[in-house]
Amino acid sequence: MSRPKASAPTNRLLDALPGRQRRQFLADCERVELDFAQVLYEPEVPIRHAYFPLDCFISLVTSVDDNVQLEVGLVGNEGMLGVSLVLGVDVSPKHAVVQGPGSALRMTAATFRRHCKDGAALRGNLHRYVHVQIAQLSQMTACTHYHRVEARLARWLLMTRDRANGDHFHLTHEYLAFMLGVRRVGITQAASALQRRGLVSYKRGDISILDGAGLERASCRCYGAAKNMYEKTMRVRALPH
Amino acid sequence: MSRPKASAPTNRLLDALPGRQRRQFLADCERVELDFAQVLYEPEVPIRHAYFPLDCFISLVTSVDDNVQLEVGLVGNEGMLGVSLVLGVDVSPKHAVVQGPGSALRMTAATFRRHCKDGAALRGNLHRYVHVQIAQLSQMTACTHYHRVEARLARWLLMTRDRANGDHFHLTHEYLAFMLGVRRVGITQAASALQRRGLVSYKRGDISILDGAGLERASCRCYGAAKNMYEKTMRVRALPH
DNA sequence: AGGAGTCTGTGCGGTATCGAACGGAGATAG
DNA sequence: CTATCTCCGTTCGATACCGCACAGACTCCT
Repeated sequence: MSRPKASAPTNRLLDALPGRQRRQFLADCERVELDFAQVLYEPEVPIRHAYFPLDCFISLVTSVDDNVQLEVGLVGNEGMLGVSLVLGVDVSPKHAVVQGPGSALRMTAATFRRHCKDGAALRGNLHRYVHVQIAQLSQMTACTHYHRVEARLARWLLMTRDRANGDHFHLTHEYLAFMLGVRRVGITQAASALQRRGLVSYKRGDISILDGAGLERASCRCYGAAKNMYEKTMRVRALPH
Repeated sequence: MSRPKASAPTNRLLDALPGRQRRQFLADCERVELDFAQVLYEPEVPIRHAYFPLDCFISLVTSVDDNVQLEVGLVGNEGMLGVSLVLGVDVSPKHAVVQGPGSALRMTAATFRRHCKDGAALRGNLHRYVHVQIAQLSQMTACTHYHRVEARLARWLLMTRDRANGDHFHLTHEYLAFMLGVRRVGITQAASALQRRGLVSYKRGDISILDGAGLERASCRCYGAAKNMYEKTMRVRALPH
C-alpha cells in the first residue's frame, strides 16, 4: 500500500476554516489510525464519532435485501464521514468501511454537534459538502445504471487515486466486484482490457495506474463531473450564509 | 387525473411546525398551481423559489452525458423541493419536473433562507428531511442497479400513489420509461405482467391501482424501506438540536 | 365518417451481465 | 520442498435488457 507522506497530510474541509476556529476544532479532535476493512458505521447504529480522513479513505456502502450491497460513495481527505450529524441525526443510513488504511482525525458526536452549532464558517462548509454528496449520489445512481463496467472501473480507480494520493494501491478483483456490484469475473475482464490498453497494471491485488489521462478517457464523464462539482461548490466560501 | 381533495391539503413538513412559526412561515408563502411537465429547476440555474407540494408531486431527474436521464427522487406533500437552499447553495444539481399537477406553496429563495436561519424548529425538520433524501438516494442507487424493471415499476406506482393521494393517475408508458431509464417496451411488458396479475389496470395512460397489497408484494422491498425510513426519521421531533 | 396523431402490443437479433464451475499461477507456511 | 491458500483467467449456457421496426387500437379533430 503506497502512502507517500508528502508533507503533513491535512483535511480540506478543515483547511478551509479561519485560523482560530480551525485550531479550536483541531484541539477537540483525536488522531486515529484506521485499518483496511475496519467498519466505522453500521446502519441503524448510533454514530459515535465524526471522521476527517487525512491520508485514508472510506467507502460508503448501502445494503438492500440481505447480502446485496453496493458502494455509493467514497470519502477521503476532501470530505468527512458522518454528515448525518451535521443534519441532527445520529444514526448512519449506510455502512462505512475503511478502503485505504491511514490516519484520520475524529471527534465525538456530541462535541462535533456543538462545533457545528457554534461555528458558522464550519457549518457553511459542511453544508456545502452535504450538498456535494447529494449531487454525487444522484449522479452515481445514473452512472451505475447506464455505464458499462469497464468505464465504471476506470472511474473508480481514478477516484481512489485522488483520495489515496498515489498511483498505487492494493485491492483484489473480488473486492472491486463487491464495490461495483458486479461479479468478480466482470472485474477481471474489465481490468484485463484496461491493462491491455496500457492504462493500468496489476498483479495479485497490487494495482498501479500507468496512464491517468488515458484512464480518464476510458472512464465515464462522471469522474470529471463529480470532481468539478466538488471544486465549484466548495470554492464559494466566506459567504456568511 | 384524480385529485380527491380530501380536506384542505397540507404539507407535512410544515404541519410539524409549532403553531406560531407555522403561521409566520405560511404568511410568507404564495400558493401556486403547477401544470403537468412544468419544469421548476434546471441544473446550474439559480433557484428562485422553494416549493412545498400540497397535492401535486414533482420528479427529481439527473442527466448524465447528454439526453440520458433518470429519475432519482419524487417529492410530494411529505417533502419539499429546494433542499439545496437549506444547505446554503442556490443552484439545483438536478432537474425538477412536475409529474402530478396540483397546487403547492412556494417562497422566494431569500425569504426561505431567512426563515431557515431564524427558525430552529423549521431548520431541524428540514435537516432531517435532507437526511432522508440522502438515505433514499443511496437506496435508489442500489435499487436501480439490482432490481428488475417489473419490481421497480411496482415500486414507482406505489410511491406515486402515496403522493397523489389516490389510486388513479395519468401517465403513459413512454413517460414511465423515461423515469425508470428503460425502453418504452420494457414498461409495456412489465405493466402487462402486473395487469395480468390483477394488480393494476391501465388504458391509454390512465393507470389504476387495483390491489395495493399485491403490488407491494410485486415491488422490491425498497418501497417499504423508504417509507419506514421517512417515518422513523421525521417522527423524532422537538429535539432542540 | 374519415384521417391524423397517440398509445400500446409484438417480434427479431444483438449484447452486457449473470451464475456456476474449473484450472493455473503465485504466495505462504510448515 | 511441498501443501495450502489466495488471486486471477477462461469457458458455458442463461437472462434481462437493448435498438429497431411495425401493426393494431383508441382518440380527437375536421
